[in-house]
Amino acid sequence: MTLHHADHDSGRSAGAKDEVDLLVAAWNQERPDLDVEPLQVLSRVSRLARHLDRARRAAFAEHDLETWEFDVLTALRRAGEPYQMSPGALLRATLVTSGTMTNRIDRLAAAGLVRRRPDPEDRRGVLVSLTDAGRTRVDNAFADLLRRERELLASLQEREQQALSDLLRTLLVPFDATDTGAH
Amino acid sequence: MTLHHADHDSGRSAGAKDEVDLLVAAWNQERPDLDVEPLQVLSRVSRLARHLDRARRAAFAEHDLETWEFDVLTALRRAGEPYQMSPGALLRATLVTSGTMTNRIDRLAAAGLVRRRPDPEDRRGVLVSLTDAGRTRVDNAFADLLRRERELLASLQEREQQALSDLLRTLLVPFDATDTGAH
DNA sequence: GCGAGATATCTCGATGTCAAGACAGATAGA
DNA sequence: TCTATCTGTCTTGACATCGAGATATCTCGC
Repeated sequence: MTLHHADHDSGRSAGAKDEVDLLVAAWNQERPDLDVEPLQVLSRVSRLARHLDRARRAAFAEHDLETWEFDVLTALRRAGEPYQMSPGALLRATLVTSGTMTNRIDRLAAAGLVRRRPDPEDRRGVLVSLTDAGRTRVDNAFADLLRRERELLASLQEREQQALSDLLRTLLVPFDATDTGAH
Repeated sequence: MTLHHADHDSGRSAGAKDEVDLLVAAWNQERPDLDVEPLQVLSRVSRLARHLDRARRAAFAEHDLETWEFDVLTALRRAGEPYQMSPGALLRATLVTSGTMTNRIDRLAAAGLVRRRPDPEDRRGVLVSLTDAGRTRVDNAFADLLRRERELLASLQEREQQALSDLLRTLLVPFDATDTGAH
């Protein structure tokens, strides 16, 4: 595929190419009238997230956890003693719908990783808390996850990592600000 | 809300905080023994991807397209005349399994956006091609998507966008290199 | 107190995906 | 040519998710 060899060669195309470079080249070939530069950032974000999901799944598998289980358990773990949250708080933390959260809690409770009990202060409500088994499991899985994620980032120097997270934060802030998390 | 223009003089936390900052703070509280810096980058990637999915869904809805439909149609569109690919090539391009691709092609064909015909050169094979309706639809949706994505990136200067895409590419290259895309 | 509306959780049906395997056709070595 | 293996696509069953709606309870103004 002959490269479109676009204008801004100044900084780009220094090191290796990834699949998004090919994607952009293909679009420049087919739709030279469009400026597809946004894909350089946003397509990479999506693709990287996809790869991360797979990597995480592999990491969790060694601890007999699914990704969704890990998400719920870490939310509880982060809450601190007594590792207890309402289903509503959990669904806001994990960005899923209420039906999904009910289902997740059911299965986590069946697996003995969380406990469900009525909220003494609100009879509509329920409180979900981590069991000892759940806490141990999530702590081990989380330490393992961090180990692996550190490796994924090893190709970036510390200052590059910080630059990257700052840039990503800038993109993220508008979403976090408006997201009311209603489900 | 103070603008993004983060003067990270003394390090982090100069401008606005996002939810990942809160996440990291919570972990530092609960597990001060762990270095959770990898989350600064990777958690943001995942969360941003999630928000992007939603934004895209909204964009495509105006063109009566689902995200998965768009993914398949753009793969065909990028292939160039005669906008034709095998199911196998499509599933490698979109990172789904063969069962999923069969299902997708069925529905796209039912919607009149693609056509399926036997491959004259390999009687096991099938060729999927874009109909005129499919091509028009995807072209409109793609132009709209780019418009919206450009807005999402408006908070970054051009050189920042480039820095961001370069950093992301560095993380992505190892995945793209090893990913054989077999399904 | 009372009633309207908000809130918390659960139920249910539809859907898109994956994983495993079935199957026909292609390919290459003996 | 025969046979074993590989390849490309489709089928099937299980499953997590969503969205809409049901139910119970709380809250607040009157």
